[in-house]
Amino acid sequence: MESILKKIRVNVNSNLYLKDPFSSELGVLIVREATQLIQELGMENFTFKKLASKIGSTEAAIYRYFENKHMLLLYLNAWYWAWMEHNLVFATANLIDPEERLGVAIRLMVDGPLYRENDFLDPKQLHLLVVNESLKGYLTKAVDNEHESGIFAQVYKFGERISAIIQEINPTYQFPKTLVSTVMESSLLQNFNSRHLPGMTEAKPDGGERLNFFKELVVKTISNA
Amino acid sequence: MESILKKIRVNVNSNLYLKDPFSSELGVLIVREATQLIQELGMENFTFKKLASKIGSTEAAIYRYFENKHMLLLYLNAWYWAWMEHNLVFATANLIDPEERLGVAIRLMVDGPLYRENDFLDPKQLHLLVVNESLKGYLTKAVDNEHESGIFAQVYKFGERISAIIQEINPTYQFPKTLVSTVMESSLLQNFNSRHLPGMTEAKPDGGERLNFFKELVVKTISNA
DNA sequence: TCTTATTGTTAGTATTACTAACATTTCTGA
DNA sequence: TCAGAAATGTTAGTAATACTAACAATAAGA
Repeated sequence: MESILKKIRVNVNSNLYLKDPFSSELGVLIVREATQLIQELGMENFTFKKLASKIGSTEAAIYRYFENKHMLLLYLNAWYWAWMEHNLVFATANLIDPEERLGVAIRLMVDGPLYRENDFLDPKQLHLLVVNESLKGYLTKAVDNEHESGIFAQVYKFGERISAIIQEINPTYQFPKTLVSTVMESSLLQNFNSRHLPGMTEAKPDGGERLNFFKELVVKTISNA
Repeated sequence: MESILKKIRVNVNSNLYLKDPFSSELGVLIVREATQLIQELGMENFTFKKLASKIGSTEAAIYRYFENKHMLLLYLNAWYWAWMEHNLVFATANLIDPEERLGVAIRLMVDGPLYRENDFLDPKQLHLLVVNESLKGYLTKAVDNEHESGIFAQVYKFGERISAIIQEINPTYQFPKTLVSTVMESSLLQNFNSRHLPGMTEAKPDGGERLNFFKELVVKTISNA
């Protein structure tokens, strides 16, 4: 099971790049090293020039693959959520009980990928990147255009699968999509908070509190109590 | 009641500015017009140069008040949350029932200030700015230093008041702080989503869905069902 | 081998994010 | 009223960022 996923080449919307990074060695190097460097420096301080010097290439070469660093971030983001979707599909494939499937989904959202090995990019690294940088990537004035060109499709798809599980459990619950996007987004923020703003949460960075918190929150919220 | 708040001069942590903007006319102009301009352009495209030309001054003059645009954003942010705290205190002053107080608090978080008039800055404008820009302002590598210098004190204080209400209602609930920060943050994100990523939520920008969603979520989550 | 794809290289521009130094105006208090 | 401080204006700069253009070199494939 793990080994099938390991070799999967994740599909990413082609609006996100100028040239497919997995079509050449340089391209692979760009996305791989970018993942690390963005994390290390934070988006604010990350530049194509620094990345170029890290991989022994030039700015101009990188611009052949991505329009700018913002698009590169969105690409890595989309890759992550596509990977998460594969995770969800695999991990719930043989589960009949929707409540069990929901449990898996929540764990995925809160703790990141269950399958942590992939030949092309490192899901663990990506998870950290998504926690620290992804929200910045879509809270921009450009979001409306990007939305139209389908760039957020990947995040949508993931969310919709989980909404469907919730509707299976309680078809009368009014806000499945809102609930799912809340958990998706705020599990990232709570992860960030536990590391950087500990006064705002009871959760510890690597403790189980977040998972318990969100499980309880979702289960109670969709119940007809 | 309203008129007392209207004249209040909100207190903001002095680490956020180099010179108090309310100590001079230029300073007031800076923060007032910045609120609008940041909104209009988004943080990405906002510069001190553009602000300077809007208020008929120069970059150098603005740099006397704020270290950089990031600090200016944090200043406006802090002002907003201080204002929210005043709102909370005033609006709950004569309510004995903690569940009623919690209801007020949730409405505040979801819909922004109840009192929308202030002589110094415009709370409505600030609310829009916070929805669109505030998360970007703290999801940065610099957050740890800023945290130490007490810059997030204002957000903490607001959150702690609400946590206290929750503990009053259910002293055994394990995650009051996590729940409150989740609602604070994701009500902003849901507001953003309803405007820009409508596929991720059932909420409409100016509808009552968000309020119903979060009320139900909080009440059920802290109940001992 | 001819062509195409890929990468390297160099050089440039406009904008951004600042800083320094000094001149001018305005206000204040002795 | 006059000296000095506070506030603002002005000019001029630098280093870094975010690109773009144009062309040369190399490798791979049909």
